[in-house]
Amino acid sequence: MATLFQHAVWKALEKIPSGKVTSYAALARYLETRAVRAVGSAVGKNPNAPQVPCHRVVRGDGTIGNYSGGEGVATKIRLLSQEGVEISEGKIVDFDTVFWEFTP
DNA sequence: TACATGACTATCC
DNA sequence: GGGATAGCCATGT
Repeated sequence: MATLFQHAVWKALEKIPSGKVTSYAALARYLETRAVRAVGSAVGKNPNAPQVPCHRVVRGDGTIGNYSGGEGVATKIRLLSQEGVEISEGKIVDFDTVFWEFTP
């Protein structure tokens, strides 16, 4: 059973536009919490994978982080690549440019 | 109820 | 600059 916290995370993910990425820290800040690890757990347990763009969430330093499903991180990289987010050596290229910051 | 774990981040060496 | 350590909150056992 998904908790309210998880629903809040998934709902926030849907706000991320195609071709952009965000970080767990930014997500946590938008949700007004410091539980970045809990956010990561919630995203990983997201039951609406195609509906929720969980692949658009990366680590704060621009690295991919982790992913569950398909071929794992490889799938995440491929999906981002298809949306116009270039990846190199497991890291986001021009991270500052493609980074999406949540806006109230 | 209490303990251990995790799709993380910040700090220290 | 890179690797290791500590801190963090929510979840699951």
